[in-house]
Amino acid sequence: MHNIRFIRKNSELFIKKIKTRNVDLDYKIISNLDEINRKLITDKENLERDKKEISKKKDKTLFEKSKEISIEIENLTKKQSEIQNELNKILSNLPNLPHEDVPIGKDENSNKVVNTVGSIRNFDFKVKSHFELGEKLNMLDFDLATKTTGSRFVFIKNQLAMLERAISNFMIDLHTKHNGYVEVSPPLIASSDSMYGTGQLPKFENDQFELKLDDSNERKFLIPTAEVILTNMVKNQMLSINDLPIRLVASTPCFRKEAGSYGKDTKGMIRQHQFHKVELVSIVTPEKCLEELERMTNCASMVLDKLKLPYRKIILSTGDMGFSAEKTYDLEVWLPSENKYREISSCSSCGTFQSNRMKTRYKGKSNEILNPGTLNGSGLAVGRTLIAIMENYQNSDGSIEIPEVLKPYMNNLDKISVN
RNA sequence: GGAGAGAUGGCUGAGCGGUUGAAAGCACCGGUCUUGAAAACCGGCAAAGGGGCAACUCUUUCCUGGGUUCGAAUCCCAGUCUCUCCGCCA
Repeated sequence: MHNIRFIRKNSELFIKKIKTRNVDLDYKIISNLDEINRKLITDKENLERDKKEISKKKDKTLFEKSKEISIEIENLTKKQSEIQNELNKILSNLPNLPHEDVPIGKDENSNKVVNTVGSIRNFDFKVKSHFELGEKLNMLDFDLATKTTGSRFVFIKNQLAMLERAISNFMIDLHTKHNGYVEVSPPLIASSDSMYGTGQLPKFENDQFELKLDDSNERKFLIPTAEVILTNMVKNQMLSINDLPIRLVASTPCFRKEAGSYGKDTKGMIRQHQFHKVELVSIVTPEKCLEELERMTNCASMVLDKLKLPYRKIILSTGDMGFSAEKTYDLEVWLPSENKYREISSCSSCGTFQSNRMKTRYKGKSNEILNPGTLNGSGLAVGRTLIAIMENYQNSDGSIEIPEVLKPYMNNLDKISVN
């Protein structure tokens, strides 16, 4: 959530920047609420001081007066917290401000390609989509998932299931052994304040799968990405500067409700309610954010390099970035059947936006209290990597070659073909 | 599911109705000493919010929410979480 004092002091900059995020902001409402709020706080505090003094004097003749003050304080407190809530509600629904070097634009059409890597293979036969390949192999079964669960789920079977596991293991090994991330196997369920901390709540409640655990009023959600649970590991915490940077990696299933509602990518496993993703999270000192974002994006693209999959790196425009991000790179992998690049990773710096919400702080060199920067990125989406491998490594007979680096993870299997 | 114990500053841990924002220790920061470091000694050190250009000042906060009281970390009620023992269980 944005700091109201920052907004007050930099109102022009704030208004200008928030506009680039497709937000229709009425600044007057905010400044009005802020002013009323502060007035109420001052009034309340004055009364509290009076009351305190009476209590210190222990003068019985003033006790009656003190009681009266208490009632007044109660009234003011109630009013003040109502105003505060109203203000917070507005503020907590405002997205992060974009970094200066983010292209300004309405939507994905303003995204900019940074670079393109790898060469697109020339097929001398008609390429099949991953779902055609998978169903022919009898290793992807969408109908079965519909029977047991519903639409937008899939069964992956046999060697393709092993390939999915191999992809995940390969990526985790790369990030832990080579890139300095610490592996975590986290809970897949997050509390509502964790969801608030990373920015899924309150605005994107409808995209989440909510669970009913018990009779308590506490709300729990299936994680839409491991970012939520990994980043919130430092929630409500005072870190030491010596703890930073923290780099974490986890391979988890992710659950998203929104996937079904768009009516796009209805075929195949591009957009599912449940998918595996290897997630990278970094907690760093705020001035290191952009540097860390480059590093993280390199860690993600390294996976594509090693898998020899053609891809491009793009920088998202202000209109296409996620709620909590200040700067985002997407990696898009080439999908032959669609004849275009599709998102396979998204790496974002969130600056201090999330640490503010999570109340994560650290003590700097001379004990000053600061918010750390948080970053998250997919390294990579496992399901989509599986798709990319199937399509880019397919043969004319419908078999699929195993990328060299994955063979050790596949019992040295060379090729997946019909049994 | 049954029976107990607990929740206090970055950490450990005292306090159990009135100068307690909170003893003590550790950690951290500054200094003295030292060729340098360690040790020792001296000093500093909670956060959030309001007002002020600032020095500074005020308010709140001892798990959360209610209650008692002129006054609550301290008493009462409800809730949450943690720990120990028993039962059950992957």
